[in-house]
Amino acid sequence: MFSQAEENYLKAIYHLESDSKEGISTNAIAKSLATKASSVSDMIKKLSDKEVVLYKKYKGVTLTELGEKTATNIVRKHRLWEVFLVEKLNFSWDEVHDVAEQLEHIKSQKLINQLDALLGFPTHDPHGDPIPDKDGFVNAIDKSLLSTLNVDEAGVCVGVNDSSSDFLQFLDKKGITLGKRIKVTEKEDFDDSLSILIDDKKLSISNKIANNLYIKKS
Amino acid sequence: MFSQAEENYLKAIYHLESDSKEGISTNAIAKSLATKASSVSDMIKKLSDKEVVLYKKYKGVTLTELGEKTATNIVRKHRLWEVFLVEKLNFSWDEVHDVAEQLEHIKSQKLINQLDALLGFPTHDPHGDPIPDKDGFVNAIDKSLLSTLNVDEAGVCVGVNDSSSDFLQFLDKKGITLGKRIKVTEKEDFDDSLSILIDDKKLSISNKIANNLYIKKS
DNA sequence: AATAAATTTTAGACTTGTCTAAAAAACATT
DNA sequence: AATGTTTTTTAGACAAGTCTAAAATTTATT
Ligand SMILES: [Mn+2]
Ligand SMILES: [Mn+2]
Ligand SMILES: [Mn+2]
Ligand SMILES: [Mn+2]
Repeated sequence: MFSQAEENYLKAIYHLESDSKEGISTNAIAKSLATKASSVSDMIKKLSDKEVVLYKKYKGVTLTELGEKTATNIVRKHRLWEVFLVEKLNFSWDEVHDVAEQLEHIKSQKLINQLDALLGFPTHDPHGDPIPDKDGFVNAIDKSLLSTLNVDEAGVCVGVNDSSSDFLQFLDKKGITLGKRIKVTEKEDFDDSLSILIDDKKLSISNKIANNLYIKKS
Repeated sequence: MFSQAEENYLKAIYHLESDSKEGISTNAIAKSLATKASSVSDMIKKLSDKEVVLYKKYKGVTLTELGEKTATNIVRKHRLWEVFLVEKLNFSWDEVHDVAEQLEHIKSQKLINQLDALLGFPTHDPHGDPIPDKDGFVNAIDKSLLSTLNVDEAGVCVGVNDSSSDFLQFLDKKGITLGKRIKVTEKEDFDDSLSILIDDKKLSISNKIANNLYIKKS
């Protein structure tokens, strides 16, 4: 059994591993958990003793198989709860994160499996992220950042790279939601901003936005 | 904001106050939380500093208005989650307690109000205990322990005094569930055991059982 | 290769919540 | 009222998790 703090570290390492390939640095973990590098060093030793991470001093950490399984399960819980909040309790996609951050630590296998069933075994959370199944299998779909599309390419909006309230509310305001079809009509070399077509309306999109929106090309 | 430990103490004191009238003793709290009297003494000081309990050394403790409001809200959350687990996730009444014990500490006002709505604003939890409303109002119904009924008196089973798995499973086995009509047909002076009629079947009930079943006379 | 800069680890301290053992106070009994 | 018993509080210790400051190590730059 892992403490809430330990679970949060495992989850952070899991997410960092998914976009880096190398051993995860103490500093990267500290940044992602808004804590200090010294605290991370301490915790890493405990996690290493518990055999959920591999650790060599100064060399960063990687999850063991057990660590990855544990982290995947926390992510599964987080995302299922997010679906629950949106589908059953009328939360909007920008309100769910902090609550799911708490709910993901509730310990009950039956609870999470029944919740999964209640929700109809969803495959993706409200932000388009895949929900690992009971056995930890993740069905990642093939998606591209909007910023990588060329002029005249198009696709469906399937996810966000940044789940902050600010960004999500901005998308709401612009009418950009998951499932919407987006076509790139112009690309500005100067600042990498885009002109896109959505709902037959023309929108101007900064590079920062385009770097945080996932599109499934079609 | 209160820590999980603080919330558990407040809830324990709240429940102890509901059947005692006097200041709650350190020992009583220790027993109900399965901890040591010295730990309770320590925590009581912290709660007193936070003005949720009134405390005079050696004289026991009582909740302040703020303490009672806080405790009531935790109880509300606990019981709403229990209803959720039974109604939406197919838990049985003897499985919900430990999970609700965790869920009651999740912090989100919106979550609990929306959950209340999803469940149709239930007034009682799966064990027959009343659910405080948003403003902390508790609608206690008038109920009596089965052991206090006289021969030939009857009523409907509306609650349990002991929510342990063992007791609830025993009731299931005997076919005793909330809503069932029970009539006392005999009372044994020797051991205070009862003969009751339920679903037109005759059952023998020990005093210990009769002391943990609530009946609404009718 | 030597030095400077950045990263990581260690040392020591603090908070929360718990425990055991001992002291103090309250309660019971003669 | 004095004595013994029970309850409650205090004192001191410990584990988890965090922090700051300093030391060790690695990485970058001349
Ligand atoms: Mn978390
Ligand atoms: Mn999400
Ligand atoms: Mn609890
Ligand atoms: Mn209950």
